Order: sequence, then structure tokens, then C-alpha cells
Amino acid sequence: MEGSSIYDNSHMTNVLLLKNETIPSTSQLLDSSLWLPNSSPSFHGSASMVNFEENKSERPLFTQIDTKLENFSEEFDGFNQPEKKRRLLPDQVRFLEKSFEVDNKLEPERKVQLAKELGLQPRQVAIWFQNRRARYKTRLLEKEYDSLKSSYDKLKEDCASLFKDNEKLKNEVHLLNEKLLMRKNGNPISKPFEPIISPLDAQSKKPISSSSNAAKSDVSDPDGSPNYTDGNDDSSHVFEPEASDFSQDEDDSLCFPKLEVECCDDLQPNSCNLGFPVQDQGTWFWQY
DNA sequence: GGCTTAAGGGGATTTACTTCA
DNA sequence: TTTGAAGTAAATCCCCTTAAG
Repeated sequence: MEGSSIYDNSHMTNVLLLKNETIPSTSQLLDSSLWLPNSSPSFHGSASMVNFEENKSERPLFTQIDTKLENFSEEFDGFNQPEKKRRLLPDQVRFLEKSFEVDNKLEPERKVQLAKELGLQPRQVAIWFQNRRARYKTRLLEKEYDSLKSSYDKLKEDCASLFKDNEKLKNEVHLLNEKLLMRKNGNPISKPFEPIISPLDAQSKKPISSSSNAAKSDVSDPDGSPNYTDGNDDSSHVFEPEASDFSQDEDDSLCFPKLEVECCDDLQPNSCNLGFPVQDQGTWFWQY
């Protein structure tokens, strides 16, 4: 069979043993035959990319190439068929994956040794690592996108909720202000005050914050009497309206983006940033 | 037909080596 | 003879693309 002929050599022995053995651990990989003990440190190229017959005499850079590597490359001359693309065997992929876990960058010596172990050309190993890095990066980006999207959705939810709360509070302030003016003008309140409650408010009648609770309790009191405690009319300073208090009312349409910006400056742990600094979230999964 | 993946090719960068003033 | 800058070639990377399985 044509396909089996490629791997039908002694170099596959170690690789095929993986079928019946457990995948070597990281340390085993590092300590085992993945590394060339006698390889020359001055080796800078791969057999598949360099024509050694031409270059050896001209460039001293390539004068110390391992002769075993040359023999190994020559073994492919007889049956290497570049026109046919073949998938790597599962065992080969498994071995490469393990090696990738150790280090996703490929040193020349390691490339040659891996090629030897797997019965592949060094160039094939290099290409596999390149493609593998690309796949890794793609998956990483997908993960990061999902994370950012969920954060964005949560932020959007929170901002919408805050916007509603803001509208509700403004409504309450407005009603209280009206009530206060009536008191100042000497017009007694003839009937219990009926605050205008939006459908949204009707759905959620729970307190928003401590400060809003104070205002809410004042308005939503069933008997309509304000909780000014001692009945001192001079307590009106509590709700003394100032022009600055309603500055946001003038540009309600700008309220949303304004909220968005400001809420990032003082985020609470339970808010949309999940308690992490904003600048840190973008790099959660980026360890590439 | 769509998906995965081996492989090709181009551009950028790094590194080792050579040449020359 | 030594030295540093400039030039060159090879290797490798990433990115995009193609095509086989």
C-alpha cells in the first residue's frame, strides 16, 4: 500500500510504540530521545530547506551537519511524492501534540529529532507547528471573544437597569418637589399623594440603594404624609432643589452614554466588571 | 458542500557571515 | 591587524490562501 510505505521504516518504531504505551510526560519528552545528544550547536538549517551539496563547500555555516540527518533525508527521495498530500497518522499527531504542549516553538534540533522519531521530513514538522500555532491562536481568540461578549452583555444589562433606576428616581424627585411646593404655598394636601409609577416600577418595587430608599419611603407612604419626622417645616432644605440637581434632565438623551463612562470609573465588585479591573479582562486568556 | 488540515507563498524579522573602509 | 558598519543570505515567523481528504 502506498500510504504505509512512507512510514514503513525503522524511524517509526518509537512512534508506533505509542499505540501500546502511555503518552510520555513532559519531563520524559525532554529527557528522552526528542533531543539530539550529539547534535552540533552550530546547526542552523534543516535538510528539507537547504541544498547541502551546493552550500557545504561555500558556507561554513553548514559544514557540521549531522550525517545521520543527510542519510535520513535521502531515504525520502525514493518515495516522497509532493503532489500527494497525506494526513498525518493519529500517532504522529498525538506525538506532535505532546511536543507542542512542551513548547509551541520549534528549535532546529528539536525539529530534526521529531522528524526522525515520526518518520517525517523536518519541513513537515515545522509546517505542522506553524499550523498548530495558528489553530491555537484562533481558538484563543474565539475564547476571548466569548468572554468579552458575555462581559459586554452583562454591562449592557446593568446599564439598562441603572438607566431605569435613574428614571425612577428622577420621577420621585419631581413628585416630591411638587409636594414641597404645595406645602410652601399653604395648600394642604387633600388626599393621599398618588405618585406616578411607571409600569417598570410596578414590576420591581424593591429598594435600589440606601439613598433611594429614603426618598422612596417618603413618597410611597400610604397615608401620603411625608416622613419628615418632627413635622418641622424647615426640613424643606432636605429637598431643596438646585439647578445643578437636575442638570441631567436637560439632556436625557445623553444620560446613557454618560452613565456608561462614569460607571467605569467607580465600579463596584458586583457590577458588570465582575470585580476585576477593566484593563485586566482583555488579557485573561491571552497567554500566547 | 462544508470542514479540517497539510502545504505553498509572500512579507517581515532575526541571525550569522562576508566585505570593505 | 583590528574594528565597526553595511550588505547578504538563510532560517523562521506569521498571515493568507489553496487544495486534498
